[in-house]
Amino acid sequence: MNFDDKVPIYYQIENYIYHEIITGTLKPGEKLPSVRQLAVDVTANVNTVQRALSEMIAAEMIESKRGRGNFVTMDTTKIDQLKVKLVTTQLERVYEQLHALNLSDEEIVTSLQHYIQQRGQAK
Amino acid sequence: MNFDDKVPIYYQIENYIYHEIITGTLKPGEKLPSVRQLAVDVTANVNTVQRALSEMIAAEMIESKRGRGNFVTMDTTKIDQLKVKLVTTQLERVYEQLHALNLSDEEIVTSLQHYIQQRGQAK
Amino acid sequence: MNFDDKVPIYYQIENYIYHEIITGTLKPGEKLPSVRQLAVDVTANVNTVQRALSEMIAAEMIESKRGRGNFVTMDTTKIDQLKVKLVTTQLERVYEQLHALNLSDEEIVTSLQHYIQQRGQAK
Amino acid sequence: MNFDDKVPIYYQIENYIYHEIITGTLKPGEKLPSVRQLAVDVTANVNTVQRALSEMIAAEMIESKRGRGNFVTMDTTKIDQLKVKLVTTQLERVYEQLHALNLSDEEIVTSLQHYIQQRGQAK
DNA sequence: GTGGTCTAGACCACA
DNA sequence: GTGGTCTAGACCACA
Repeated sequence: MNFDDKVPIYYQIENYIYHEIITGTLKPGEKLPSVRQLAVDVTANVNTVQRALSEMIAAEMIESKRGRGNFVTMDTTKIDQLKVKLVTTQLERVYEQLHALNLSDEEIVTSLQHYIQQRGQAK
Repeated sequence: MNFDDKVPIYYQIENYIYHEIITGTLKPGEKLPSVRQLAVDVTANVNTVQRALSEMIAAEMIESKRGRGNFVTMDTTKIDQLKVKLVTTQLERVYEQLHALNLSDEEIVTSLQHYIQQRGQAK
Repeated sequence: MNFDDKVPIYYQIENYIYHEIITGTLKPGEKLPSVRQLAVDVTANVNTVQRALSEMIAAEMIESKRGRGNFVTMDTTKIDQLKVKLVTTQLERVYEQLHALNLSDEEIVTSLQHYIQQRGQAK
Repeated sequence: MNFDDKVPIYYQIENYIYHEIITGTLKPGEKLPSVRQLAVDVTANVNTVQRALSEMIAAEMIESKRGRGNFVTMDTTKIDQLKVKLVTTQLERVYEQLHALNLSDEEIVTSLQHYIQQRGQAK
């Protein structure tokens, strides 16, 4: 994992795991790698990983079972809601930023289309 | 100004001023408000504002004239490049994030369109 | 059994068994279920149950007979003392906590009465 | 502060500060002692204090202002709700425990009254 | 000075 | 082995 350095690492780890849950790399009910393994995977400290997990446990996206490990929630509704929330957050962000740069609604959409097109050709 | 608290404040101030330059609220060659005034405007500490300015000066978007204040660059090409850069950064960001959430190129565009539509109705 | 997760599980198991002894579910001199059975009953690990038993044996509330199992003490005085101790501990706890929240002696009693009343109606 | 050793220290610190808020030792809007000072006061590590505060911030009972300190919420409704919640939790706890020891509703109340009476005489 | 984040390392509870 | 808590110490962002 590459760290951004502008936002806290625990926050990035959180997002990283949320992505894995949403994309199904981590399935509902599946056991997460151990805290120590995750720390190695993302090259961060165990405590930092622990902090990320704590927040996800508080949000009930992950369930912790003493001595056995951490597990992805079985509640697929929760997972769906999470996806919607993450997507909306992203869209809101671009929209507001580009709008603040004086792009009209249409320009925002077309600039995105151009970006994607350009990106496709770059391959 | 509302701070996000996950990213450094000086970074947010920087973005804020860049927006003003790009949208023309601050014109090429125009004098910026004093550091003290800016600090009041964005409700941050003078030191924090100073740090944001330093970075913009290093990027040559702002020119500091001793004893007279800070001025927006006269070089409009620089400003245009900045706009392109900011827009592209934003687009890249959403694209990658949504792509990582398994949305296809088409879904990314349509979800943005839906978002804008929905937002329009909310007014 | 539902675990609280803020206090050690062995400690909760201990309390649970003490309750059974005091309420007479487990009679003086009666044989306890096997450690393995208890572990299943309270959905905990055998080691954890064993630890709870060890403390109760040390407190002489339970007697361990090699190869035959664990037995509730025959000493009914001990059991009575235990009950008094548990009750007093509980009362002490609420009293001190509510007192620390600035409730007067009267308020503590009336708030308890209200609580019980309310609970009765909830049925 | 005396630690109980059965529940996490950060949890006890949390309760301790909540008590101070409810009893008015810490007034709405008032600045808390610095994290470092609190650590000395309760003889715990800065990180442990920080963890307690994090939970209270998440619960919006405390507001953190960068570089300036932590402040008790101005929202007195929140404080009132907290008090009710803490009191109810305590009452629920004794009630259930004593009930589990086969005390009737009446016995629970009278045993509390006796306890208080006895305590008064002990002075 | 004040809070926020991170690390390394230790020790405990539980399976 | 696995998670949870705690400490000491360091460094950064902000006022």
